[in-house]
Amino acid sequence: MMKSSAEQAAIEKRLKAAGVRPTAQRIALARFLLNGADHPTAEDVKKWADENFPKMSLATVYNTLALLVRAKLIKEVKLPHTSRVIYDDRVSAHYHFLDEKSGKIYDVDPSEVEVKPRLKKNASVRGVEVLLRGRWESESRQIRERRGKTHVQ
Amino acid sequence: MMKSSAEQAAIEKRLKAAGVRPTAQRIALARFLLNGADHPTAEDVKKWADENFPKMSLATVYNTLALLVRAKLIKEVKLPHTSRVIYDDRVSAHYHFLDEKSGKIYDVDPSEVEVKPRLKKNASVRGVEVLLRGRWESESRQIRERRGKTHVQ
DNA sequence: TTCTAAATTTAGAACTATTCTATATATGAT
DNA sequence: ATCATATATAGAATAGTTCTAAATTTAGAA
Ligand SMILES: [Mn+2]
Ligand SMILES: [Mn+2]
Ligand SMILES: [Zn+2]
Ligand SMILES: [Zn+2]
Repeated sequence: MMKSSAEQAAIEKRLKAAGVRPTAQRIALARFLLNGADHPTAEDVKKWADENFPKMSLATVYNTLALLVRAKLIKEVKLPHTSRVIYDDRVSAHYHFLDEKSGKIYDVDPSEVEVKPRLKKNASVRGVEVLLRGRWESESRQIRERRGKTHVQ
Repeated sequence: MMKSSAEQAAIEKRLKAAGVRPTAQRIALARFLLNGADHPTAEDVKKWADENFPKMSLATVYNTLALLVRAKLIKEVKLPHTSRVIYDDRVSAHYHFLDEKSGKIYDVDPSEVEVKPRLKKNASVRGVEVLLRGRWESESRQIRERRGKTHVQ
């Protein structure tokens, strides 16, 4: 586990390198977003701030998210199952998996899904977005059995 | 071209078959949505109604869209480039192509894009959504030339 | 034909997520 | 310390959609 102050220094360096002035609020949010948060919404980020950096305004949360997106330290992701934007510290192109039971989003490396457009139309494809839906964790044998038949003592 | 009254009768039949009572408003909207509209937003539908069925309320537009979705005569589609829902008269699974120049959405048959998930994780994939982005119409030679070099008389 | 109960339509209020505006505060170079 | 600029803040405004309560329309029943 990285020491908190060392982690803070590393975040400050990343912010500066990206041309973002490292204010107290930005450092706090960047620490959350870049180490630990997992596809949070703006509301998730505000909730974290309320618990860990009291008095931060919602405007600062949105301002900082937009700033970090512009600086390419995080990415905005819009998925069809919710109207909330989620923020992603993985900034390279990748796909997502939505676990329909838990609502959780998992990252999927592009190498894990072969996508080959063979369009009839002679169009130029400049990008592909893929969302997989299903169950991320396979159900355990126990749970499957419990669902499949009435339990007899 | 189908005669208007025959078309109306066909729409009424489809509504009844789907368990939807064919009121005047619903027939009008279904005609637009099922014959002619191309991935309209609720706003597009309201605009059409204002021109073709005056006095229809926005609530009726939304109520009817929700009803037709429940009846599986249309599908809701949420794409990442806009916060507006679009409505699709193609109800079977398919993909979409966003022309980034025009903003227009085109349907892509699943057979036109090979998608093979090979996840490391042992997850069960129950559905796949694909959005392709790019230029649907290839640029013409003329336009490419005009962009590529200064035009000399 | 009324009558009636249920379904539908309507106008506008409410709501959610986000962006904007105006003011206050903090920063850091001189 | 002063000043100019950047940042943070509270709350208003906005966009898209859903909800609420009242009015209208409808399909049968009488
Ligand atoms: Mn991370
Ligand atoms: Mn059509
Ligand atoms: Zn991701
Ligand atoms: Zn479509």
